[in-house]
Amino acid sequence: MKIWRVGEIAQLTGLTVRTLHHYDEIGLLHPAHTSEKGHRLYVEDDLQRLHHIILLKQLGFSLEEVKRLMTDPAFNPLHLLEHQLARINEHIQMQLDLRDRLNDIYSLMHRGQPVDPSRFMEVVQMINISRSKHFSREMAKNIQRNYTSMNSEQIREKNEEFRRLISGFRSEMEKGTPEHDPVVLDLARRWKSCLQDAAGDYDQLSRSAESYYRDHSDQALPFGMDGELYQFIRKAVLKI
Amino acid sequence: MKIWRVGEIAQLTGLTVRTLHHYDEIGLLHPAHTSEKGHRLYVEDDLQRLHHIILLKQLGFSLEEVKRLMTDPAFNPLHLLEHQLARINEHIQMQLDLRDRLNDIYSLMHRGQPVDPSRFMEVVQMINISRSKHFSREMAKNIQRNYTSMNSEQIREKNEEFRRLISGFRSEMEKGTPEHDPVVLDLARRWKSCLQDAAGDYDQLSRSAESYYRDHSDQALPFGMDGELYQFIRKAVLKI
DNA sequence: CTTACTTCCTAACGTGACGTGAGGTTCAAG
DNA sequence: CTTGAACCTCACGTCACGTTAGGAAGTAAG
Repeated sequence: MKIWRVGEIAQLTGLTVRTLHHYDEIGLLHPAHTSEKGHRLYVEDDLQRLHHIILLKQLGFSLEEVKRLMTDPAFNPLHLLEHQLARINEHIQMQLDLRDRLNDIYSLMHRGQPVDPSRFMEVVQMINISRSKHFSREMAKNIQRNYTSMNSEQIREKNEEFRRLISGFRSEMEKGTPEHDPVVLDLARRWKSCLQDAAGDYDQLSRSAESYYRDHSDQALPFGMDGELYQFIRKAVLKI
Repeated sequence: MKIWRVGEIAQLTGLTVRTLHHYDEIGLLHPAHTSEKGHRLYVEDDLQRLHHIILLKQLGFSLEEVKRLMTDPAFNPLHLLEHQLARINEHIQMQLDLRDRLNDIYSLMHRGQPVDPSRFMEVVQMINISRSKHFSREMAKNIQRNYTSMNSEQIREKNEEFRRLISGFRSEMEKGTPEHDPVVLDLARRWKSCLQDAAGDYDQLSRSAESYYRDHSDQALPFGMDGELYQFIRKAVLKI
């Protein structure tokens, strides 16, 4: 009957001694024997059990789940498998989506102007909005293409115009100016052409934007936009 | 100049108050002002910064990385992006592989005999070995097909035979019996036919197995197999 | 002004799966 | 008998917060 000490088990399995201590602590694997001086002594069965633990861990189960799987005979592995598959599929979807976004950002940054922090945040913001579920693939591509075609001076100018328009709308809205007022209509015309420049198709963009703002109506949005203000702008644009 | 309290910020951003406390603690976002009684008071700029933090977090960066990205102007976002892409790609690969294995296990269990724990571990073990890099896709499919075609009685029998053979080889090896001894040659013949049953093509299987045992030569393997014993068996089989 | 309710504060522990010491004991070899 | 390796038990650190606990401040109504 061969007996192993903790360091040998560690070598055989590729785990660390600390890990084996941990498994002992949480009751996942108590060695069969303990020497009178407290040294852990493992036997064949322990090693086998440990291999099973390692396999299950590699499948992504938590130590708690591994424990239940191995000790509770009534525990249903099939159910756990389904659960795990669902978890992992969802996870994979998120990771793939994330990768796409990172890739977009990377390629926009890479062939763009020198890396300055504020521009980086702009790109990140743009990608995150255009990649949200409210915008179609085509629209996202459009926006990105237009963005890349501009140099930093043009982008700065565009952002300024955007900011001006929004604060213009906001002050009129707070003054109570009606949407059909010439001042507001002028803002609306500039607004529409500004967005048309940026995204190509205003109507489609506005549908996407509306859905976006509906989803985020209670949140503060970039440039000081919010749901209420967007409604004001929308009505004004319809009056043109 | 609008000022927000911590609860309002939480609502606007969808974070919790505790999270904002945390960001304050670690110096990621100190609110612009603090009331004389210690209440946190945020201004527009803080909100903007917070939005940036949220975006970067969604891209999978740690709070530490976010902090560096936002405060250290010399910090290179491109480099970090590359790093992050590499990380995520690796991660995705692992997850996809894991999903495949889980799916294999699931379908084997699902259409198999009633779920008993020891059989579950067998399946897991089998899938994990056959899916390791040493085995070809085709070989893995072979092994799995053969496995599903057996009922639990046959599987038990097979495992027993396997165990008997291995312990037979081991005792001969430890006695110092040479590989060309008739007793060993008989074991070798049974060994070969046993594996041929299980995997179809013995030569291909043995190449895979050899590569597998080379990789795990210093580890204890299922059924009490190890690298040294495998070499003994291999030589014996060649003598047939 | 009191009461009651909400929001805010700090402080401290918990999560998961260990890593990383500190400080001391035991084992195996020379 | 002495060394050095391996072992032991605490116990704190990781990461991004969640979750009480206990109390102070702010706000609205009576």
